[in-house]
Amino acid sequence: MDCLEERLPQNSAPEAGLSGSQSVDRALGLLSLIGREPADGMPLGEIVSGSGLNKPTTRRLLLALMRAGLVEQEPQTRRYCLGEEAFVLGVLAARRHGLLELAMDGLRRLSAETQDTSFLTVRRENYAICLHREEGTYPVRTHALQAGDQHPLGVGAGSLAMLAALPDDDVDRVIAANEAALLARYPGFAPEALRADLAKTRERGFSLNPGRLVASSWGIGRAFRYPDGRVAGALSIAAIDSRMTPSRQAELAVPLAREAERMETLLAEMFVSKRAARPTAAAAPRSIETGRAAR
Amino acid sequence: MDCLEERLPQNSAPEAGLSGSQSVDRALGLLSLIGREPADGMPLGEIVSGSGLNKPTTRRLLLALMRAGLVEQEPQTRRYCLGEEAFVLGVLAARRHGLLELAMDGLRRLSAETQDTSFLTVRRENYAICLHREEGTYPVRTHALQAGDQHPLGVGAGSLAMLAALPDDDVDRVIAANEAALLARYPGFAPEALRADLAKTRERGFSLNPGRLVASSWGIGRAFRYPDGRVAGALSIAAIDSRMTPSRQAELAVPLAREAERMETLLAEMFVSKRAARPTAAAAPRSIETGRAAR
DNA sequence: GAATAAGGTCCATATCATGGACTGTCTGGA
DNA sequence: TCCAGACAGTCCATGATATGGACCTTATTC
Repeated sequence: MDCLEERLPQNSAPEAGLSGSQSVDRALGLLSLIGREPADGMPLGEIVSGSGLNKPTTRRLLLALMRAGLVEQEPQTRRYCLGEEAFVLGVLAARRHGLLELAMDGLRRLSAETQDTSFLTVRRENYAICLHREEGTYPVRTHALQAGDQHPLGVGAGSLAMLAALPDDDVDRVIAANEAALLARYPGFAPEALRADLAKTRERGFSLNPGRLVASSWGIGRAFRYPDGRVAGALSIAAIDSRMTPSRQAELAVPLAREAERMETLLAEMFVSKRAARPTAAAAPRSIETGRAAR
Repeated sequence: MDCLEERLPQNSAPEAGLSGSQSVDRALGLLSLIGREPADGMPLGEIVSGSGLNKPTTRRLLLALMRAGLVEQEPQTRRYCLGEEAFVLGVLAARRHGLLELAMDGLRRLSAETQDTSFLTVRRENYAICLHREEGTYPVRTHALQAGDQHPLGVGAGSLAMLAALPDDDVDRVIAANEAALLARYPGFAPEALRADLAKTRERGFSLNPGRLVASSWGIGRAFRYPDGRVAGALSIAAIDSRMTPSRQAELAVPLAREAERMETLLAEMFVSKRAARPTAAAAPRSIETGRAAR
């Protein structure tokens, strides 16, 4: 159930199947699949059914991933999980994609000012991934969202903020893609409910999750964009319901908007410096047009 | 020059070649190769020569990696670099392999106490990778080492500390594997020089790099281990030569040793909690014996 | 503006990945 | 103690899939 193709880039090429490296695509699909269970790893059976591949193939690909250190198998449980090499690669990639680093200051300020826990979330296809959770000091804290957790776009405050920031046809596509998962695993997040929340989010300027995922665990969120307009991620704040009265929501929305705008400024600066850093900037403004499908 | 097989796990299977997923191995090799240039990325030609593959194959595998988001191609320069997905995977993997997170407090303390810049380095086969650089406050700082930088084991303070912490036969193997690279690209780090430094490191209890990589940029380092004895990484401190007199070296060695020991304590705690967290601990003490070669 | 070099692609070939069928191992019920 | 079921892991004949020599295209150099 819940086949790979359901969430991954539509088996990479919607039609025109010929990718030229089936096994690599499959292996990388497994990597992403295993990433969905960052805490405990996955048993082989689940990977097999989750990927739609058969056992020998899955196992063979897993062995290749393990040889590279990207995946490890816990000897006790025989579960497969992300390996140390994945972690190291991430640190290397952070040199260019340092969203987390850019956001850390802002999250710290948010949590310090509000005493509540704040989050950085990014979009990954039709899902949202929580990249960081910055603890607040208030003694009653919700633990509904941990770093590494993933939910369909629209489920949760930051996630909903990102969905609302997308153009309408993207919204439709995302909701359609997630429909099965929403109905099956997210009671209270039926497509129509999501659309209602989304409308309110756009109207209000920030998203609100009134304890839909975990009772009493409320949150508000706000998305931010890359200079080119693409949604880059979202910041959000979570607290128990008693600390999320309408008036406090409005209060919290102010620093949240401030930090989201700051993120956009920082991203804009980063883009500028990237362009500037490369002195070969003169020619070649025409699009590169590699084989990658619509993105 | 400097073929993939030179640094990667000996093409995975030293002899007995049949891996069962050649193309996946190759693709993941490329990923690791691209990771060596985390700042600017690599042009296709360099990837081709660096991997030992031919152009069409390389390109096809790169396309697969790009489809998965692990690699991106900068449109301006056409260079290939690690993609956003690699960054996200790293964050996910950090849930289990949170060495950086464990070390951050210690690094901050070191830099605060000493005013100098401190580093976390880990081993990756025959190389050392700098995972984090924590700036000190002293106005004259060396920038010889950045997060993401990689050098052969033994080159640099943290790197040398890790090499010295390995058993002798591993040391021999590592030095032999790096010999060509050392002679070609690291003047002052000839194998014999490395062995002399190593002996002094073991004697002294910490490593010293007396400006061998960049003149006037000195550093001291100390390795720390996992509970099972494997080397986990190294902490190090760098400063200009005038702040690295023998007496100050001895001074700095104290907090450095303290933090390295604290890392070992933290790692031990992590291991315990991991074991405890999994209630299926009863049976199966026998080694799992997958196909992976000697590690 | 011709020459060089680097990036990118095509397509017939045989190598390499595939998956049905099998074995080994653990769990729990009688 | 033994057997049934579930799950992990492996084998190997087959043909679908990755391979790489040859070729094309785009930037840069003189």
